[in-house]
Amino acid sequence: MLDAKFVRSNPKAVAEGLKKRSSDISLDNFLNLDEKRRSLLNEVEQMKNKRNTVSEEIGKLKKAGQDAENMVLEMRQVSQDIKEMDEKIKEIEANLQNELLSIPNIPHTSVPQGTIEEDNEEMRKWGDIPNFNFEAKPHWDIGEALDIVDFERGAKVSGSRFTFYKGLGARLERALINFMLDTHTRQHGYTEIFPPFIVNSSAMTGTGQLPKFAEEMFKLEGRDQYLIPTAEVPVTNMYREEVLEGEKLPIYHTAYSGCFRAEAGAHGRDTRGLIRQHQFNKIELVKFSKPETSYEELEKLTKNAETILQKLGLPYRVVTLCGGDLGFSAAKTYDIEVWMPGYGTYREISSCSNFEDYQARRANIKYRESKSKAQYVHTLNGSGLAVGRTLAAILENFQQEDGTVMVPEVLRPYMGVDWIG
RNA sequence: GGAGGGAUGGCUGAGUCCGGUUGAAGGCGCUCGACUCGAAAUCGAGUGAACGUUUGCGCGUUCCGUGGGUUCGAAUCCCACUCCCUCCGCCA
Repeated sequence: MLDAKFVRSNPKAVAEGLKKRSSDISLDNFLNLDEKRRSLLNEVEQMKNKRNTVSEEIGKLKKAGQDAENMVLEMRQVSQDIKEMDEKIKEIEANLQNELLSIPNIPHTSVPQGTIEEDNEEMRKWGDIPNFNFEAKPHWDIGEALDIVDFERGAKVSGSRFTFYKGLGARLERALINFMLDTHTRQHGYTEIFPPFIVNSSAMTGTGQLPKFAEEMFKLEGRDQYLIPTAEVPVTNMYREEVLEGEKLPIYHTAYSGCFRAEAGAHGRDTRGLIRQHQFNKIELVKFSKPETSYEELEKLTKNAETILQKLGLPYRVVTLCGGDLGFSAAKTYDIEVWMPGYGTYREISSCSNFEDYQARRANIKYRESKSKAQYVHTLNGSGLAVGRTLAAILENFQQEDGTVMVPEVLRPYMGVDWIG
């Protein structure tokens, strides 16, 4: 969330940021409520001041054995008035908070102008797009033919967008998880975290999923708990309500987790294959950094994710999301898109974002430099990578005419085989 | 699931029975100063956050797990909830 004081004193800058996002949110309501809150606050604080001083006086009088009945009667009324006023303010503050939580982050100046995916700016490409002398098949056909994924039984047992992985398919999924975690921990300096897959609503609010995107998540019935849509939520919220020591920054965490998404509003999109599932595996990269280095950290984090694709030999490109395509909490995002021969296009496989202090303010994560006052950290995260989509990309990019699939060299120690099929 | 104990500032830990300068003793840590060639030890001073207000110094309000209640006044009394610990039962 944005700083209320900043919004109050820079409404123009905020409005411009919203415009860059093509957001239709208006600040008027916020500004009005804010004004109202401050004037009421002023009033009630004066009343409280009076109550405090007079109550102290009453205490003294009573101790001295004197009568204070008049004052008591007067304060009884004052207290009553304060109570009513407090209730009013509380209501306004709740609305104000809601308003503030619904305002998205302001895009960084380097974020390209634009409203749709096509306005994203391509930064770089890596790898050669495979040139098949046969017609490339989509991964679901390859996987089903090899009997390593089973969509039908997934649907029978759980519902649409659930899949069984089987045999070498299951092993490949597990190999990818281990390979990614090993690379990030051993070569990129991340500390491995194994987080809870269920979090409470405060955590969801901290990273920005709530209150706006409640319908995107699976909620546990009768409980204030949700299945996580990404490890970003538990790992970022690990340090919620904490003040970190400045010299511990930057903190690098990587985490495997299952991810659960309701995919409301995605009916008909990517109905086949592994691209859009209600449950999928992901390796997440999360960083906590000082404000002055967070954009360097974003570059490094994105490179760390790219390294996985390079080691696997999967062609990809990196794009900077335009204002209109930017996620709610992000100030800047690079998407990494892997080449999918079955689709004949690049598909998102990682999203690397700097949230600046937007999540930190919501989650109240600060750091303190030796002497100075505590201030908000910057949080960053990115997929490193989405495992199911990586598996799909491997099937499509390394498919052979005879229907077999070559196992990328770096995965062979994990797989124990060179070929699938 | 049953029985009991607990939650206070960066940490530790009093205060809670008997409500009144207690934002909260003492200790540790930290910062500044003195001493010292320097350091340790010692001594002195200081040391929370949020919000509001103010050009600034400052001032005010709120905060003792969370939310309500009683009262002129609550860390202290009452109610509900959450989390943690110990023992028993059950269980991967």
